[in-house]
Amino acid sequence: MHSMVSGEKSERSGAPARSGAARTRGRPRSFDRATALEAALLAFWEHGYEATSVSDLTRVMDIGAPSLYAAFGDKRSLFEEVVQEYGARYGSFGDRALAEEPTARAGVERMLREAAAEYTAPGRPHGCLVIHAAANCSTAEVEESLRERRNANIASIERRIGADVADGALPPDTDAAALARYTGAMIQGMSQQARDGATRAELEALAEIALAVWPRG
Amino acid sequence: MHSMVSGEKSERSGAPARSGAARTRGRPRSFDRATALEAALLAFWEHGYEATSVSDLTRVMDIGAPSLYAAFGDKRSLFEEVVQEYGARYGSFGDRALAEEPTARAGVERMLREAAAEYTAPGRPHGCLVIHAAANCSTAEVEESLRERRNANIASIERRIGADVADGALPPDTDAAALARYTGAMIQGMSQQARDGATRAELEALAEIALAVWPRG
DNA sequence: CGTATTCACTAGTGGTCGCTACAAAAATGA
DNA sequence: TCATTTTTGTAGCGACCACTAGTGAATACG
Repeated sequence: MHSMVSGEKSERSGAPARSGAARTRGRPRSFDRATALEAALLAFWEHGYEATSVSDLTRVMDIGAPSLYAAFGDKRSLFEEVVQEYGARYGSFGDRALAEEPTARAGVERMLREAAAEYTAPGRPHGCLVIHAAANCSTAEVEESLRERRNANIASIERRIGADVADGALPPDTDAAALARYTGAMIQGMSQQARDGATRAELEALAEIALAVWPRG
Repeated sequence: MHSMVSGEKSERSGAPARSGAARTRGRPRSFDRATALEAALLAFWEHGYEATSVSDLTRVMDIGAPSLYAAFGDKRSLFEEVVQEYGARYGSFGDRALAEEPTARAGVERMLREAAAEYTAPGRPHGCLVIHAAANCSTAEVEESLRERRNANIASIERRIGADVADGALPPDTDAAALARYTGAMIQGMSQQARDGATRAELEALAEIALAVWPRG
């Protein structure tokens, strides 16, 4: 769905991409695309979509503007690719927790505990890019795109809870939608807290309290 | 603390400001300052500090740029005054709940219920200005100013809880700081949810769940 | 070698940003 | 009436925004 975006050359079949070896015609790219993308990711993560200017991006990615546009398309395409990359590299702990733990309750517990660690991890921006990077964004499509991701996350929590209700692991009168929204709001609140200076230990204490609402322990 | 800001003439003692009557020398102002401030408040509330341009402001306030600068100082001063006004007109329900209810638990319960209503009230932006309007803000002072307000709110929740612990209304082993941070995160999550489309009923259901963590009912 | 192809760099484009100089307009005080 | 004071609208300031035309450099192909 996201491959073949403007500016990215098609990787021809055969001839696997050797890192240092040149494969295509023309002058080879002088920078590592993945490294530049990671730098853009950190910038967008820390400052958000609008507050990160193309000039900021070319500085942290250490490339010229024409190189940026040739390799990633315009600012919005670059941001979309950054969001994709963020989801794969940093934002997947929640889905993994829900998928790998035996119950919804255990999945949410792990999700909240890992959020406390992830959102305060040293050496990178605090909080969640998906929650913050398109806040107050005048480009409506960008704001809407992250909003959909957030709501999709809550929907997947709700499905996981619903599955436990269906097979009896949770009481039949459980309000899966409300419990999922509660959990999502908790995650979002934790991300905001992390941005506002809360430590990992403080977020863990908060998560501990949040888990007390679940039926059964 | 915020009076006598640049651009605002000092109200001389005596001669109370009659609304229509002119009192000072010079050409009288052709717009109502409070009305213009309210328009700016709504714009900042909806779009945030950076995404609301001075051009946007002059349009919704229905005044020219020089009038804006003469009456309110620069964009940052106007925003600070808007935040002050927001706190007085829309953001005071939490403090009131904590002050007027007999226990911390009752105060927080009322705070969360009222947040569900306030953050989804029809005819005005959803969510909380203090939580969202300076997200991803490249003017560090503005971002920091709202951050301090958020953390001050949590601190006042903590003090209210601590008071109940001190006089025995809550168990002595209650972690007031964690419970306050939990409550603050809940409020912030609810505000984000309101921005993402949650209804008042959905937020009330969420608040109901959040209240289940409190010792005693 | 020459040619085709792709990239990098310089130097901009038009547009919007926050903000203001300037002079006409509208009030008061003498 | 005339001078003073303050607000108003026009018009535009320099700075930054996202973005790109155009030229030369660096590679592969033939």
